Amino acid sequence: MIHQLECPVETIIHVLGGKWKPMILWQLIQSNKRFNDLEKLIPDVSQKMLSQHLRDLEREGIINRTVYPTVPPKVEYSLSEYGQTLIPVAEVMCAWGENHNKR
Amino acid sequence: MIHQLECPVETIIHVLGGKWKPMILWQLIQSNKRFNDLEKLIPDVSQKMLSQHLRDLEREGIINRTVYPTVPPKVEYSLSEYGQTLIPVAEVMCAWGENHNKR
DNA sequence: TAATGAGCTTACTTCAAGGTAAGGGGATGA
DNA sequence: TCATCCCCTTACCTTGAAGTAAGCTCATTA
Repeated sequence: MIHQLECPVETIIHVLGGKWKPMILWQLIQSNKRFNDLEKLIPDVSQKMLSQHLRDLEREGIINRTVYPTVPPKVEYSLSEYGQTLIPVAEVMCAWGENHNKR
Repeated sequence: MIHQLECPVETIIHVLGGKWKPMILWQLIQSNKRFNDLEKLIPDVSQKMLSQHLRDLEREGIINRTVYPTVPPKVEYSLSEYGQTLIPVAEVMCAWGENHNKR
């Protein structure tokens, strides 16, 4: 429902608004991924931006970061339970975006 | 459906991603508005950004711009028929954003 | 005569997002 | 002993989005 002056549409745009965040999210919706995996799957992202965006998404509670104290260290990122609630929203946004791109 | 490498989530974020665009859209969903109305309803927006974002939204086909050749000129902005398709999407985004803000 | 009002546009400045490149920690393999 | 691997972090620079302020058009009003 849209009923405030500060429309919460801005909230979700802020949460997903980084240059690589939709892509990261999409990858993690498919399956859990390690840092290195994401680097390969998103070829143009820099390490800096990848880790920064991952930290942002973690801070928002959307993804989980699991560190396995192996050597060399292994860090796995996954969609949190809360992050799952984004999936239907992302699908609606995607559907509109897809249609829009056809015009 | 999420099924491309270039996720169209980015599209809608791009379309709505200007600082004032969600707010402008929200106002035009309520009712048609003139430039001056929007300036008053969105107190912190500058004229430059308002006209720029309005032009962006018009170029995307989301809003209509109607000029009445009176003196002084009157320009009315309204949601286009295509823009109406954004309403349900915006509502879903809003609902998620609202819930997210509670955390 | 000058000011007003609506709806902009233009020139200049500021600031944050993002890019580039280098380094670091710490156990392991050669 | 040196390099390697993974997952970052830091310092520095570039770019583009947004803010500020001024001006413009043209008929009406004071």
